[in-house]
Amino acid sequence: MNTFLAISKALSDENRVRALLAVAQGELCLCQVIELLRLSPATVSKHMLILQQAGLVTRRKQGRWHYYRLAGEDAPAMVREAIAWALRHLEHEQLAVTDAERLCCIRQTPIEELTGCYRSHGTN
Amino acid sequence: MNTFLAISKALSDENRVRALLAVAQGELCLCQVIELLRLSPATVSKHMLILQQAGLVTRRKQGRWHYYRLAGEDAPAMVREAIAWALRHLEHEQLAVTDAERLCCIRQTPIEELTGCYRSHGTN
DNA sequence: AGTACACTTCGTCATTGAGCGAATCAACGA
DNA sequence: TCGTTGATTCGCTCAATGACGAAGTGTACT
Repeated sequence: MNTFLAISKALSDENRVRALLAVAQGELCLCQVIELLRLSPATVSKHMLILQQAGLVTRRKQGRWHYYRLAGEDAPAMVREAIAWALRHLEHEQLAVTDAERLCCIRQTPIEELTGCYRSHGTN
Repeated sequence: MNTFLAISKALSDENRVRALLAVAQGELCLCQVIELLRLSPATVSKHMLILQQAGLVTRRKQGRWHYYRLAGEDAPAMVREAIAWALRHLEHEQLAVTDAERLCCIRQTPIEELTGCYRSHGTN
């Protein structure tokens, strides 16, 4: 039951769902998610932790960067089905589509140009 | 997205999930759910409203009683899949099993004996 | 009409959760 | 070893949520 509730809670916040959909497109480091959601690093870090504790995403550290990716086929059925459910019904949503477009740009931007989010938080 | 979030939020509270599982066993009137959860009528009423607004249950009024039942096959796919997901992974949970047992007793109890919950709230 | 009853709504309180800035941690480079 | 930098944790504020009792709504029965 606790696992179930953790998954439901994780999926009950719009920004977390956006992050999940983003990560579903491929591995992302935190600063890329920050750039996508335009929230503070502290907030995004917290959101990713909640997704992680629900088992929906996994984290990989590489040097200074923390990469997040969608939980894979080795995840429990409950998790895989929740992800499938979310993707199936949300990936064509307006917000998800525009996020996906922005993600393409973000992915093409050299990471060094994204890191400005830690100083001015205005991501321009 | 809003529908999705409404469903996720509805499923992110333990008492609401218990109510959903209970209603999945068959139609129940509010006082039966109150008896099951042992919460105040006001609280249970609110929970059922949230489940209803998420589309997970429907309500039928018959005289003084309000009967709740699980959303049927005519519900949107997103709703049906969420219900299926919850049932599949929770119906064998310890809490769900003991609730199901208690539900059998509650169903066999004449409704008049349940209605005491509106006065003393102690459900003995 | 009037009472009893099933339920909902209102007002309140305590807890949880999202958000931020500041401080801290951890890894790389000079 | 020191500064830089990506990310996390801490401390705080504010809004949302769950819980309750009390008051209100609507339906039956007499």
